Amino acid sequence: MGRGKIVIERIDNSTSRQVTFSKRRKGLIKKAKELAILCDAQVGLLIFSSTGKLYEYASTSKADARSEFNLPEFVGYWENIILETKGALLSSKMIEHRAQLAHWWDVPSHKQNDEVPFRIPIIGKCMHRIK
Amino acid sequence: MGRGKIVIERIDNSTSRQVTFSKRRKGLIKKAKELAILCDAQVGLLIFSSTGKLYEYASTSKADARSEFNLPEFVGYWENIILETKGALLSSKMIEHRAQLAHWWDVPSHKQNDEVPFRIPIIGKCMHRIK
DNA sequence: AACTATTTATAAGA
DNA sequence: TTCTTATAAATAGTT
Repeated sequence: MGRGKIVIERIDNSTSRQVTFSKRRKGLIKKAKELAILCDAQVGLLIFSSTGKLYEYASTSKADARSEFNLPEFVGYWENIILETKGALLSSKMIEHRAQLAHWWDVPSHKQNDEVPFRIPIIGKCMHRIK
Repeated sequence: MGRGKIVIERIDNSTSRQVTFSKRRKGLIKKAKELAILCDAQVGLLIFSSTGKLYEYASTSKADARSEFNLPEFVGYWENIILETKGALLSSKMIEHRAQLAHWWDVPSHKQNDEVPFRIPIIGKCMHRIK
């Protein structure tokens, strides 16, 4: 979809790779949102850049089906599973390890609880801390 | 991208919604794969249809950086977090509850451990079991 | 960061 | 439902 056709393989040039990442990440998240809305689906998307930055999207949960079906027990159970799944998707071990990772590089303490974006330390940057 | 322009809002007609879901789900997964390959990113994608069927994609983990950086401890730690994140994404509470849910409708026992696709019971189908 | 020539995705129709 | 095709949308290469 551009001036030329491309082959799907790792882009060697670091600058082009970053530009393409930025463009396509935006496009992918847009399409995830569209699918969720158009088709009443639930979509969760996690993208880690090669430098370890996390981008994510999760559609909101669907309308409460409780009143329509009058099945409080089962529907409640079903909804909880959806919510727990979404929770697992959003939080994941990444967030769980935030505090632990923060100590490897300098994250201002007031930023350690921000959820998005979450930057994993670039390996090279951490080398001197391990030596 | 078609014969006419559309507005992004829930498609009312059930048949068109299903057709669109099928087309766009395929397109979204294709683009997720392309992003992962082109940009050396890690991508996880979970899609639940409105009928509760799960589709998923997760890029494979990147090449082992251990030898390149010679940082066994830190890289090992970092990789484990990636793996745990991916595990959380792939398995999630959905899979965890598979056996428990299976008892609400008829899942042949030899199919209860299949990972994909995983079908959540349609609420209507389960009503008589609760009564 | 914008632009635009092309490719790609897909809405509607068969 | 599967295939076709006109058109909208995404984006590769350029400025």
